Order: sequence, then C-alpha cells, then structure tokens
Amino acid sequence: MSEVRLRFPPSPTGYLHIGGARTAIYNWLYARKHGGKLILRIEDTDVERSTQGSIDGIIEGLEWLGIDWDEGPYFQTEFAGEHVAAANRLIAEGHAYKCFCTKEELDAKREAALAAKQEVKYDGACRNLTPEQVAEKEAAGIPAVVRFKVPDRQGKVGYNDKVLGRIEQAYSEISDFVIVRSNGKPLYLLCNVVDDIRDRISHIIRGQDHKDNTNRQILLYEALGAPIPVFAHMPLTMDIKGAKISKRSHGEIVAVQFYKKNGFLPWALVNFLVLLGWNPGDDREIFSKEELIEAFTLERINKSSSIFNHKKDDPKFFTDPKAININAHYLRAMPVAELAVFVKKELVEAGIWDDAYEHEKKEWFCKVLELSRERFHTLKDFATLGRAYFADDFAMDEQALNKNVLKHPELKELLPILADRFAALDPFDQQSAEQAARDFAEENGLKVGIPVNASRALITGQVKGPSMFELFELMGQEVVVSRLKNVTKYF
RNA sequence: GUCCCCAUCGUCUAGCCAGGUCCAGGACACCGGCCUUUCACGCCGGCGACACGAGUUCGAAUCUCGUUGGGGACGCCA
Repeated sequence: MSEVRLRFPPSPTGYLHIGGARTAIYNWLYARKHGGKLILRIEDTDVERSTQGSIDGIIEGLEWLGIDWDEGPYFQTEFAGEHVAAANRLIAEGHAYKCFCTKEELDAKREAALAAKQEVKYDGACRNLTPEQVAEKEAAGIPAVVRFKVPDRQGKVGYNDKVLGRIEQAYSEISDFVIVRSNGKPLYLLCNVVDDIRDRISHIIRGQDHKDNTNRQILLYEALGAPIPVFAHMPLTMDIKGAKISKRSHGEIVAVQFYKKNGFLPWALVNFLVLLGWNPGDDREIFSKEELIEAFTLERINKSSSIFNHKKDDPKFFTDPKAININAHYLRAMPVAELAVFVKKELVEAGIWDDAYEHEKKEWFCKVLELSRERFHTLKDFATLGRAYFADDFAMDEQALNKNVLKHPELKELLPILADRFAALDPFDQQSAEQAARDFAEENGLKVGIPVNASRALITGQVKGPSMFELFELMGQEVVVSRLKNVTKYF
C-alpha cells in the first residue's frame, strides 16, 4: 500500500478565506486520520498576482487554526524547470503541439461564440500543422503557446469521485487546452499535475469548482504515464444569495483573519467549518481534535453546496449564528486555564492586563472567567462587556443606568447607605453581602432586585451579568463600596 | 450556447446506496414557559422541510424519467 499523501495548494493572491481553510481542514483531517502526510505548496505561478503578504497571511492563518503540515511550504515557481521539461516531453511524444493563434484572435472567437450562444471551444486551427509549417512560423518569430492534444477518441474520460461518484466527460467535449504560455511559462493545469506527481500525492481533496479540470488533468496523468490519484470534490460554500463566496465580493467576513480579530477560538472556527459540508452520521456537532480525526471520512462529505449564513448588517449576529454559537460553546466548556491564555491576549491588547492575574491573583482571575464566560460569545467580550472586572474606567451601559438606577431616585440616598453597610462587614463575603443586601431592601421596603440590579449597573456597568451576590465577594469590599458611592455622580 | 454537478425545516443537516420502523430526526436561529436579583446557561414546549410532475411498486423522502430551480466549468487565472 502506497503512502497517503495530500496537499493544500493555495495561490497566494489574497488572504486565507474560509473556503480555502475548509479545504485545508479536510485535507489535513484525512492525512491525520490515515497517518499520511500533508504538503503545503504555494502555487505562485501567476507572478502578476502573487504577493509575499498573501503568502504570510495564508501561513499565519493555517498556523492559527492549528492546521499543521509535514512538508513545505514548497513554491511552485521553484519547479519551473520540471514543468517546462514535462511540456517538452509532451510535445516530443506527440501529446502536445505548438499553437500560433494570437490571443486577440482567440479572445475574439470566444466572445463571438459566447455572444452568438454557440459552443465555446478552441477550433484546433494549429492541431495538425506539419513540422515544416511549425518551423516556418517559428522562423518568422511568431510566438506560440503549447496546447495539449486531447486524444481523438470515442467515448469518455472519467474517474470515480469519492464524493460525487462516477464523473465522465466525452473526449469530444474537451478542447485542446493551453499548458504553456507564449512567454514560455507553464500554466496551472500542467504545473499542478507535474507537482502532484513529483510530490507523490495520493489523494486530492478540492472544491467542486475544479471538477471540470479533473478530466483534463487525468489526460495529463495518462500522457505523462503517472498513476492517477484518488479525487474527492467537496461542495462549495455559497453566500446567502447562493453565490460563491469570494474575497472580492465579501471582503473581511470570509477571511480567517477576521475571526481571529473578532474573538474566535481557532478550534471553534475549525469545528464550524468542518460541519459546512460534512457530518459524522450521528448527532454530534462538537468535536475535540482527536474525535474529529477519528470521525472524518471522505464518504460522508455532502454533494450539495452549503450556505454561509451571514446577513450583512445583522445587528445581533456579526457572522453565521451557528459559528457564534459554537464559539460560545467552547468559551463555556473549555478548561479555564486554557481560556485564560486567550483572554490574556485580549486584556493585554486592551491595556488592562495585570501580571498578578498569573500569580497572586490567579485564582481570582480564573473565578472571574468562570462566572463571566457563561454569557459571553467571543473573546472580545471579556475586554468590552467584562471590562469592569479588570478596570475602573469601564463604560456605563445606558439601559442599565436608566432602568436600574435613574428610574429609582431614592437610590441616590440609599445606595451610599448600603455602601456603608458593606464597608462595615467583616468578613465581607458572599453570605454576609447577600444578607446585608436583603436586610437593607426589607428595611427600606424595596424588592431585593432594586438595590441588587442597581449594584450591578454601578459595579459592572452592565444590565446583565453573573449573580450579584457572588460578584460582591469577587469584586471585593473596597471596589464594591467605592463604585456604589459613585451613584451620586449619575443623578 | 455546450458540458458537468446538485436539490429535505430560514440556515447546517440525519434519513436515500440495501423502498415500509419517517403524517420525516437533530442542531442553530426564532417564539412561549420554567428557573431567577438581571441576563445568560440549563430544562420543557412550539413554529418549521421531502422543489414539481409522471412512472415502477401493495408501499417512494428513498428507485427511474422528465420539468423547474441552483451551482460550477468552458482563460496565454489558480
């Protein structure tokens, strides 16, 4: 049994987007499951559009997601010599020929065909040039591309796709495609195959947008005398209107980087993306890395495309609700110690990190995370909604202020009294604070919720949050007393 | 225009290959209730789909054909 080898071959013409990431994830899962190798190959043959920034972004994105590879990154341009050699070999062996038609002629023909709703296909003008004719045109300095000579055979080329089943196409439907530009640079179809042969790729998992390329590439494998790998064409991810998602038309929201910037846990994104077009066949939706590798199979990849459920300008969901839900799930379920690492980054970035959170205040810090994460959805929430836990300069939520403080004018006088009661408590803990608050409410003929919710507003700046009695103890006597006394500033 | 692929709740999907156990199951979202100092979590309940039409069959979400719809490709991009 030959080695299981897969590759992720992004073209570095933009950031890593979620569609590309999903392709990488599927390849990675298959490689890991079968003890195979994952090769990262940067397909930078389009020099015009390839950028170093894009290469860096793709690598950073993969690393952030936790998708590791075993070989590479290789750069396609480094193997240009092999690509040219392969093309020459194909010409020598009669599998390819030089074509002297100009780009302008061909573009015009194609557009005319499209406009007239005719079949769009290369007409084979140079397919049967005699050696003399070729020599003559070359002598005249006419530039030429190299075209693959599609076998003049009856019947169909085909392959057994692991996702779609048998895919076939008549030879007559495939026109002689270009494999080398007139400037001598080989094209994707050829480079890709030559590289896959050299890298001994056994399984190709890619998007269905490559489906029609596959038959042409199979012809190339045959002509080059190489074994044909296993193909699996995964469904595409569409936007809410059913159009293919792309960097160009959707911008940041489809960039992996966006999720990093907006408080996603990398594994939560992986978990969400893998479910877009694949399922384990049972009701599980949350997977550890090990569980996912174990559960993943090519056979359970769906045939039909899925929709990335993002509504522009949705006030409640900044991205697909299910993605947010999965992220929130991990936020709540992961070990606090692991979460702490992520939250630290957020607090450092917000300028409210205290090194004591890793030392003498570590227990306190973990307790805050434990309580607050219950209602947070992203890592950003710790530094925004949860800012009051870590800093005095937190914003006061308008609704909290109006509804829980200003609506009850008597609180202006009463809260400072409650503050004094709290100040006198010894010890000051959850039980004593709760008792004091309840007694105070009763004495003043208030429902306990009134002073408690007002306290939440003044102490956390929020209209919602964890149990206030737990928070009194957690925030500490000093902070509680001083923030309660601030009440007068708001009237 | 030609070729290829796809089609179950708003979204992600199970079921389809091996037709009956499916008046179609789960998750997210949404709505209601419980819990409660708030919100959330949690729990309980609700809303909600087999694109359409023929055929095969005792029986079709499942098989066949057609229609419609959607997508992909047809490049000296990858």
